[in-house]
Amino acid sequence: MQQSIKLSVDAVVFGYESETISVLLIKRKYEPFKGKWAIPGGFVTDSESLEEAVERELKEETGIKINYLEQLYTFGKLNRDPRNRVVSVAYFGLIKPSAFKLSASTDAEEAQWFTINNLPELSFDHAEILKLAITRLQAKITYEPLGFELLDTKFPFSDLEKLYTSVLGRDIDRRNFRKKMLGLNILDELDEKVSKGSGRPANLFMFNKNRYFKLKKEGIIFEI
Amino acid sequence: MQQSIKLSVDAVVFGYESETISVLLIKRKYEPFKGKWAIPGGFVTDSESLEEAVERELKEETGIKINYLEQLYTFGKLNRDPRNRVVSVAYFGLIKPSAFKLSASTDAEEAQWFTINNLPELSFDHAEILKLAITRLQAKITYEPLGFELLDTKFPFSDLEKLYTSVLGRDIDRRNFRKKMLGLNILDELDEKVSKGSGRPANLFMFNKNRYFKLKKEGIIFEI
DNA sequence: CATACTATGCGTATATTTTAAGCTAAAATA
DNA sequence: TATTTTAGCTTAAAATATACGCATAGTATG
Repeated sequence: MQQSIKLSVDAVVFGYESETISVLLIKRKYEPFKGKWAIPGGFVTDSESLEEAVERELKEETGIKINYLEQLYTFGKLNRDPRNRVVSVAYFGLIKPSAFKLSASTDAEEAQWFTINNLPELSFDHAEILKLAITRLQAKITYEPLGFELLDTKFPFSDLEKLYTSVLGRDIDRRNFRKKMLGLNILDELDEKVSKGSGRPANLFMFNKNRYFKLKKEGIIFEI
Repeated sequence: MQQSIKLSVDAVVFGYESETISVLLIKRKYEPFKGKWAIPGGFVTDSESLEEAVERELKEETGIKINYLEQLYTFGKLNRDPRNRVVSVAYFGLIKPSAFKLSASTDAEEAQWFTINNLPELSFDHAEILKLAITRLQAKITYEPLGFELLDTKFPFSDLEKLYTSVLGRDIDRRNFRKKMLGLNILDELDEKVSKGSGRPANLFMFNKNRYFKLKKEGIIFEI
């Protein structure tokens, strides 16, 4: 059999900062779509798994090392890529932007965070991929406490609340949300407080990693 | 770039008959795993989309034409296939076995339904793929009324109930289940009855296609 | 320094949904 | 006449979701 399909991976990486969700994009250094923005990614080599490929590409093009990564969808339409037939396995990742400094290299001229309400025009079918990823993010956050991957280690409860209102795009009742979240028993309250601006200083929380992952493994379990 | 990865598609097709869920498998005609059972599938040609490839392979190897098909997961480990590096996009399908006659050809020596509690040894990593598909089926049926794809056009309510107990592997309260299902307003009660064995003859139902797909589109749904 | 303001933290009441199960009766077969 | 399956009504307890009141502990302001 003669098959000349090329296989690539792409990664939609979301981060949360300044009360909005952002996506990590790169500016393409080469044709096609040279100078245009795109989701980080690239071809899979013969000797690496798909996951290894995504991680490598992310590292190369943006300098980032991710720890939450899951498969999103495989895109295989005929003319996705103007050069050849390219099938791409898209991944979905989450990180804390504050923990990394972006540094573009290899195929990327530049790497940058874009808030999801202010996106540039994208290369290939990357707009479609991103759209699917956003849908997944919104669906996921209603039944899994993704905060662990997106917030700082220590955070006031209001940060978690803001993350949810931001991702879901609607208000949630602060008191009931708090009740429900604390009821999951995956947050540890610390003996530290932060005060930003006026108002009563907030207690800091941390996710309890063990209980968090145990809950996830059991296949969660809450509805916001 | 030199890349020699081959791309294939595989389809896990479930059917429901005689009160159990079955999977459609083929007996491989050629090496590797000649004579062993496998999930239907094969290589994607340069000029077809992934969906077209799955449909073609299913048609060739089993004679079946499917109308419910969705992407399951892409498997990309290094040594899935003893010959070369092969990455496979797995699909998940549902059909009514009664509506088709199996007829193997091309790469398949034989096509056959296996109940999921009585599976043969499988080729490649197909056991893993199947396991994931079963998990998906069980998860899906609790929030989507898959009955439409699996049952005959007209069916007694007890068939729907048995489908659920069979897939979920546990009893469900008949009265509450009926209440919930009928409450979804996607079933049309017919003026026909069937009597099988003893007991009061059951009224027949049909899924109301319009309301069924409308409900699905709205992304509803329900919890069993 | 008193007072206003603001975000936080806790509690309570009510509404809705889910789960469980009792009961009756109809329509068939054994 | 007994048994079985379907059909449907009904109630009660338990769990969840929703709405909202109010005290608290800080900062900001006159």
